[in-house]
Amino acid sequence: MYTFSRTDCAQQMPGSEVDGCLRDLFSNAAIERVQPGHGIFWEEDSSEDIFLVLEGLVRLYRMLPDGRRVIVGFLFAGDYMGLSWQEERRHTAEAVSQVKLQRISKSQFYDRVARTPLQDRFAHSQPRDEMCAAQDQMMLVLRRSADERVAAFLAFVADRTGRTLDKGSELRLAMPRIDIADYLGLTIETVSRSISKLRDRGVISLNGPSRVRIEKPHMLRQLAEGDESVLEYVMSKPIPAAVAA
Amino acid sequence: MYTFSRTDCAQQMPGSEVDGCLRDLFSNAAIERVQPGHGIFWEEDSSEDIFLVLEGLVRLYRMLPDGRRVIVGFLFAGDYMGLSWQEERRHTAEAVSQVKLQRISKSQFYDRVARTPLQDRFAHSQPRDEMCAAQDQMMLVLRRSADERVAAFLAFVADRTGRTLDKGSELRLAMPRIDIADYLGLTIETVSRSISKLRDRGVISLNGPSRVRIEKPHMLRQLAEGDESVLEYVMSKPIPAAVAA
DNA sequence: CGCCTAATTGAACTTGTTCAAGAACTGTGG
DNA sequence: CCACAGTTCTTGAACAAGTTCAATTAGGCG
Repeated sequence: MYTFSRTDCAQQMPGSEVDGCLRDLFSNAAIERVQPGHGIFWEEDSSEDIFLVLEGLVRLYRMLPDGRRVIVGFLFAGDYMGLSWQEERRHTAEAVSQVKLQRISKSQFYDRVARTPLQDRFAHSQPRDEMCAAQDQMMLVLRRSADERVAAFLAFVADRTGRTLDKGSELRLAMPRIDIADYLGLTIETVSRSISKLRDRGVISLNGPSRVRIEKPHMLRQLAEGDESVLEYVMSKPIPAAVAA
Repeated sequence: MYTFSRTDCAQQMPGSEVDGCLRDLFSNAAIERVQPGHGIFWEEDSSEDIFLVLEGLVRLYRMLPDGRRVIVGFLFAGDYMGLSWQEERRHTAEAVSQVKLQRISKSQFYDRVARTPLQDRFAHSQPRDEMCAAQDQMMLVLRRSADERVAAFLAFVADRTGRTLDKGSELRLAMPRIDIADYLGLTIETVSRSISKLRDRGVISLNGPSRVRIEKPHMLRQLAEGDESVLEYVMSKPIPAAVAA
């Protein structure tokens, strides 16, 4: 399956050696709270802080000159941001839900990281992971139908929030449809239609717009991977009579 | 203007300090020749070499499970590849035109780079540049019309081959239409139509399919940047009578 | 000059967008 | 606890952009 971008952020396996060391760097940083919709930093911001998201969801986006917005990534609890920036920010970060985070300055960060046993591993593996993730998103968005993208997005959210793709798994889509749309390069209407279709075909069930329950994990996975045969069989044409009856 | 990806490759300003030092690393490497259409390395290849393209054009691509191809980048003369890979190759590299290149092993590379004054700068700035470029391509492909993408592609080729976007500049599109299509997420027919439209509107002129002459650099630039007003004015509707007559 | 491939063009079709209602959810106050 | 208001989400219908399929034309190269 193609994973989505962790652009300019990084999720370390919780409890891993790397994660532990990184967390230590933030140990004495104050915990900040950011309300939904409020900004954390902005494009062209010159600040150089590095953040650790403790709770909530953050969206990273850029604006095109004509006002269109492109969401380049989401940050979930446990994600870092700011590790691979240049002098200027490349995007704006905003809280989607209520967010708790910690921040340290870049210089502080490098001072401290130099004293950990992870220096090399960290400095080199991090940007690579991001690179790969960004390419994966590109692949995904470039050549996939709306239905495939939405399916892959659900699988992505499951992965990032620690859910397995099993029957009965419950996901929470903490972001509104417009954010999903701007992330997938679609409109809210199309995202909505694709989700409805997945529901109508019995692949998922919904409990309100943001609570998703996986009903046919295998099919969701195949859709997410771009298996065209399944796509056509499951997604196209009106609902089969047998199912509708 | 949004620049295109230099995914997993890097162009250093010719003659710059960095470029000079990097070139030195290859000074005693043999020069290899690769014929058009032949592979240089493949996805999942375990080799760890780093390449410098001396002449010609290389395409980097990945295949989706269903057989669709996505070109993630082109390498022009002076570009490096292999600097930010993991153990496994992420894509396949093929010569588009006749290519001359040099290679050194990764271990050799790191040994040598450690003795240059650029170590830090190189290790850190390189992956960042790639990251930004990949994001830029994402932005570009995600939310732009076929005409905008093709215009941006022409600007990109001009930039990478050292041409300025001035009236009368001549570009050579060394890659076939199918490569442009797979890079932009379009079909060859759509690429062809967009190019024809640019010609019909007098923005460019063609001397055979691969020789492009810039006639209205300002308009091309505006299209490439996604200026919608120009797009509509220049690109939509049949050719204005005044021009057609 | 003539062949073979790549590029262009045309027409029907598909997919996603746009515009316009309508329904459902969330949060607040009675 | 329920009703109301504002928002978000869903759904429908017309439309537009790009794809697909099918010829046709143009280039490159022997």
